[in-house]
Amino acid sequence: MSTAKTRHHHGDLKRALIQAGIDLLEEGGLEALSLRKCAARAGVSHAAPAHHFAGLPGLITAIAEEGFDIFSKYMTDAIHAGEQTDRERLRGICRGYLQFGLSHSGLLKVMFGEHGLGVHVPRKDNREEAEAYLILRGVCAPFVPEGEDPHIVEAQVWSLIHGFTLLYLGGEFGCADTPIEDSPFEAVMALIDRIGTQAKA
Amino acid sequence: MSTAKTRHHHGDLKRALIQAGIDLLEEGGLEALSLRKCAARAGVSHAAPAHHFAGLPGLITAIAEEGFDIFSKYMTDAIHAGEQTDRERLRGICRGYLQFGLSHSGLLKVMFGEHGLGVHVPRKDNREEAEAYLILRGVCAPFVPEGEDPHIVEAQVWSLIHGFTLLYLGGEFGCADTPIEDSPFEAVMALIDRIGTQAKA
DNA sequence: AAGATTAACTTTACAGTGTCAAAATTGAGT
DNA sequence: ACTCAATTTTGACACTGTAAAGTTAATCTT
Repeated sequence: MSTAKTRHHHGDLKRALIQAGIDLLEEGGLEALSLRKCAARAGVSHAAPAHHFAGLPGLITAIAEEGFDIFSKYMTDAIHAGEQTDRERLRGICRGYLQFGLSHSGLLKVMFGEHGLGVHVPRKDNREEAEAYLILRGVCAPFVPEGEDPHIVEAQVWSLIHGFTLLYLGGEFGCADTPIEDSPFEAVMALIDRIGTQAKA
Repeated sequence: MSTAKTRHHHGDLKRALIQAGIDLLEEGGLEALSLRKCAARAGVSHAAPAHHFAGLPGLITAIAEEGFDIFSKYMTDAIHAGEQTDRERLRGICRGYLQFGLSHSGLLKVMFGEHGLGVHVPRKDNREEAEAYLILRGVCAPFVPEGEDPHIVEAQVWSLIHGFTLLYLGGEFGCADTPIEDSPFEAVMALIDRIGTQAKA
C-alpha cells in the first residue's frame, strides 16, 4: 500500500511528479504548472499522472502537503535557534512565516490560495497542515490568558502575519525591492508584541 | 478617447465584457472565467475581446479595477452610518472589508490573489486601488501618534483584516458555516482596539 | 513453471483554452 | 459615393485537462 518504492516501470513516479510540480512552480509560478509538463519532466507520457492523482487538483493538493512540511521546517528552525524567551519565539515564528513566503511564494499560494482551479486545499484535518498549526499553537500558548480560548490569540497572530506576508509578497506595500528592515514588518511585529499584554487604562 | 459610448457594432463591448467576466466570476469562481465565455455572453465572436484587453490578464485587471470600486463602496458605507467615534469607524472599515470578502470572494481573489496567471493586479498607482487605500488611511489617521509615519498603523490594520478575511474565506478557522459572531472576528477586533493605545508597563 | 490477474503506463482522441494573422464588416468623415 | 479607420469575424495553431481503450510488466495462483 501507500507509495510503493521500486515498482513496475518508473521507480517512484508519484514522488517524481510532485517534485517536478514543485520545480515548475518555483521556476515559473503557478501559470507554469501543468500535468503534461510534470509528466514530461518525469519522462513519462502525458496521461500517466492520472493514475496517481485525481487530476490537476489532486497533484496540487499533494504539492500543498509537501509545502506544509517545508513550512513547518521554516517555523521550527526559527524558534529553535538558541535560548529564546516566549516573546522571542513569537516573533521568530512570524519571521519564519515571512521567510518561507519569500523563499517559496509559489508554494504559499498553492497552500492557501485559490489558484483558480476550485480546488480545496487541505484544511486542518490534513496531517501536514495540522502539524504546522500545532507549532503556531505551541508558541502562542504562553500568551493565552488563563481560562481563555487559545484560538483567540492564535487567530490574532495568524491573521496578522498571514495578511502581512501576502500583502508584502503582492507588492502592496510598495516595497518589494526594499529590504525587510525598511518594510512595515517591524510595525507588524510591534503589534505582535502587544499580544498578551494589557492595555493601559 | 477612453471608453466610447455608441460606437460601431456593439454598443459598449468593453463594458459588456467586464460585466460578463464579473458574472462568471461570481457564479462559478475563478475557474469559470475565460475570454471565450465572456465573448459568448456578450454575443460576440471569441477573438473580439483581444481588441479591448491585453488578453485574459488584461480583462482580469479591468475586473479587478471594478472590484476596487465596489470594495471602496463597502468600506465607505460601513463608516458613513450615523455618528461614529474614530474607533467605531476603525472597526467599521474592518467589518466592511470582511463583508465585501464574504459577498464578493471571487472579486477579492482577483484583486489581491495571484489566480495562477502571472498577472500583475493593479497596485496603488492604480486609481481605484489608490482610492480604496485612501479610505483606509483616513480612518487610520486619528490613531497615528504625532510625528510618526502613518504607514505603520495602516500596515497593522490592513495586515490584520486582510489576513483574517482570507483565512476566514478559506475556511482555515474551521468555521465557514458558523456565523461571524462565533468566529474569531471579535478576537481580531479586540486587537484592532488596541492600536493607538499604549501598552501597560 | 505456466497461465491468469492486476497494476503501471501508453496511445489515441476530444473538448476547451489563449492567441495570432488575415479577411470582412461597419460607421463616420469628406 | 468614396475613403478610411475602427471593429469584429473567421480560421488556424499550440497548448491544456480528461477520458477510453490498448499495451506492457510485475505479481499471484495453481
